[in-house]
Amino acid sequence: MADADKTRQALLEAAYEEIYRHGFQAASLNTILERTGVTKGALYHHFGSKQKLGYAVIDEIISQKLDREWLTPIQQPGHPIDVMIEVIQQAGQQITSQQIDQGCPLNNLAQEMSPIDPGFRQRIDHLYRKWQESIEKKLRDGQQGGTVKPSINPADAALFILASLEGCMGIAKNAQSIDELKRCAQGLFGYLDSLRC
Amino acid sequence: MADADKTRQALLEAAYEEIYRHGFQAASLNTILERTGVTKGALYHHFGSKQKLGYAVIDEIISQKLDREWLTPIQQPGHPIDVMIEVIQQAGQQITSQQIDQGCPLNNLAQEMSPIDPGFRQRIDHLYRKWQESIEKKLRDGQQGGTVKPSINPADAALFILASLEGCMGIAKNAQSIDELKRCAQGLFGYLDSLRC
DNA sequence: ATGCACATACATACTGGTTGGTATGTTCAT
DNA sequence: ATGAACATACCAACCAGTATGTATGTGCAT
Repeated sequence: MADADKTRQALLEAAYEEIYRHGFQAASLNTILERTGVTKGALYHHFGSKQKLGYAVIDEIISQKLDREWLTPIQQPGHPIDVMIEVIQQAGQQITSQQIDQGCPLNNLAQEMSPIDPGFRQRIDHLYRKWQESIEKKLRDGQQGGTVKPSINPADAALFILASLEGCMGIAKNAQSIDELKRCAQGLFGYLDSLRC
Repeated sequence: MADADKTRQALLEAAYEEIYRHGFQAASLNTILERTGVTKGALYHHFGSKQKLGYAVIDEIISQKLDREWLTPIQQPGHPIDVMIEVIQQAGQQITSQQIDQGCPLNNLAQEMSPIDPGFRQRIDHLYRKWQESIEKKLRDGQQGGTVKPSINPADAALFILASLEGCMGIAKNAQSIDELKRCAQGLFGYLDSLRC
């Protein structure tokens, strides 16, 4: 059934948009149905509850976005620090002024849902862990290649890089300012430079 | 009317707790009324709407907490980098395992409300700006006293310090791990150390 | 090849509960 | 007696979820 898959996918994408805009709890199933033209019966056929729909959005939509926009680019060959700075700058240049004040989809869900729903928390944690490991791997490669300081702990550094990246996006989201995002990222670049050999 | 002020204050504090736990949109006025024993008439007498109640929570409760726990401690005399590390460590030690997965009240509201309510955004931005300026002032003092590198831009560095501080708390909130908070903070301390003369 | 059994993929209409907000009434101090 | 400080009762809107019905296949025995 190609139609069924199309319906499911349409629901997932509309749900992602609605959740990204309003958060999970304030996301309205009726709005998702209006946007897709799908009926409530179909939604509850494909996903058994609002919660499971939210889980699927993380597992399928956000997870793919993370792979495409961060994990894969980070693993490209080159000097680890240069590559990471490049990837972050690339992301910063592609960002629209509309996106800046909506922030990072993963972080939004993390801040809203992790204290109140273990299922969300675990799924988000899994993605954060993959993200961190991707950075960690790149740093470790750099240490072996002699381009990253051997004295640093790659796991700890990766954790801080990820945290401050999310922090920068969070601050810029509230300020609604791409300029503030770039100023903030300069601080992160300074830290990254300090990891060079 | 001492009673009226007491009622108002009780509402503010209960509202703060409820909002901290569930976010603003999911915060229930009825729950706040149950917890305080105040009636809906009284609430709508003191605050004209849920929105204005939220504004008052930022302006009065969260603003005070920020002053008490961060702005004032940062301004204490001493080596700027040492003082900041001390203040952050102090905050980290006082944190309970219950508080860690609730995160920073200000950041929670920022991520949830800034894209959808300009009134919230401006108020939160005002507090962030004060926070940043507090750090910036301390860095500038250090530059004049010869303990902080003159080459850095205090405003930019303060912005990044604030962002990565919020980032660390956000990551630790999702991981629900004080250990992860401390590992993450080590990265921030490394950055702070790099600002020394 | 045809007809019955069954499942998938929806569609429609409804329910019980909760929400923020309000209209109206009362108490009490000045 | 006038306004501040409530109290009570109510409302329309919205919410997630469900019960029921139906149309379209799909597998399989005959």
